[in-house]
Amino acid sequence: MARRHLTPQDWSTAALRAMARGGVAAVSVNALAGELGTTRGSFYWHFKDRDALLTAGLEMWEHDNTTALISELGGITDPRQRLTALFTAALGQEDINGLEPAIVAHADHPAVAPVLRRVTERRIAYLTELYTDLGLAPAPARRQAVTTYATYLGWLELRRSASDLVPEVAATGPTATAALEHLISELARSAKHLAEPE
Amino acid sequence: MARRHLTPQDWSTAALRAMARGGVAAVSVNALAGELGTTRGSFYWHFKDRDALLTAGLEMWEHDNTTALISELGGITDPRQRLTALFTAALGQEDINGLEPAIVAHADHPAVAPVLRRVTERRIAYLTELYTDLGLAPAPARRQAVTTYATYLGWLELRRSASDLVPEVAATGPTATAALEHLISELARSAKHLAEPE
DNA sequence: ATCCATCCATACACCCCTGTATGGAATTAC
DNA sequence: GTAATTCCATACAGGGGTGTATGGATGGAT
Repeated sequence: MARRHLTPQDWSTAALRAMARGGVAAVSVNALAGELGTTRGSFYWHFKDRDALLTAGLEMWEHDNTTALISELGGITDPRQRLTALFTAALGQEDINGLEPAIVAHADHPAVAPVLRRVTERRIAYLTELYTDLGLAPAPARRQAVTTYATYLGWLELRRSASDLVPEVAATGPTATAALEHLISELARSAKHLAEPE
Repeated sequence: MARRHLTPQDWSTAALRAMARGGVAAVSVNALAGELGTTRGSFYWHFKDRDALLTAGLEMWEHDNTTALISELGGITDPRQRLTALFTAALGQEDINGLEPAIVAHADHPAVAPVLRRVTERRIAYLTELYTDLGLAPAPARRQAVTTYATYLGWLELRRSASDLVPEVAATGPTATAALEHLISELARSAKHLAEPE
């Protein structure tokens, strides 16, 4: 603690946290400065303007949640294990709760659109490849990838909006762990079914 | 056209449209007045303040998208048909594109929280009941309901953020129809599997 | 110990929003 | 056709946000 100088990263993560709570509109330099215990003078030293902060934050999100994650999974050769590891990482513990739904909710925003586009495209492509490795033909693999990705997004959305009402989707706890394991095994079973129709 | 007097409903639907685009913050009396071709004077005649508009809009959404929908499906006795009809209605054509993700993104907002809570609870309960009718035991029925609902939410989220990139999730078109049919049949198959494990 | 670059605080002008007050137009009742 | 009611336009005060300008701390090099 008590690092005297704030870094652009500090502002970026604060921006993402604010965004997770109240959307793009909640990312106000005023509010963030208060939260970080500083003033707007600091901000305008590190960033050109508010838009630059949004972009920086979103690109940080893109890297941490997609680029870095995918490269980490590169080492795992068995596609089944890769799927498990992917979902465990993606759904197991979130860095900032509710960020993803907030980003999607502002899909049209000029700072959001390009990043979100890249992320969505890349993730679905990766999932499609994964299902292909599991033995699915291109078309079913793509369909399954889209469905799986939708389930992932909705899971996060449920967690954000009703994690008390639906404890299954919480980030931690025994109920959540059991539900997550069940979900992953069902996804694997589904893939097997689609690869080898009886 | 050219109805000289605006109704509260006009304002409510305009509010929901704005919310779908830019979240709660985009619901500005100023902007809506311009969009409706009137001034703020009209608004403050029909509504006490901005919060009243938010609440009215959200309650309209609650009724149209949950209460009315569920009661419409009451007539269908066969649970399999009911599931098909439910998903066809829920995913087939959206009244306001991207509204649902926007609402979830502001789950903490005082005007949003209670409505969203009721809607989520009711929908998951309805789905659980449906899966029970399909022959699942209470616990698996609940699990499947949560997963199915997550897929639904994510599907809408994908549609909002990347309907061009992922044509499968679009509201209309041949690709979308095929993908929707496939999704529904997979859900039914999954339910059957869970009801009668081999 | 001092200088220089880095970093932050404060003050200002400007814009957009909300909510209220009040006057005016449109519609209906009669 | 006029009066009353319903509905809308305009003007104002207040608050909060952005971005800029400028002066003051602070920390590292020497």
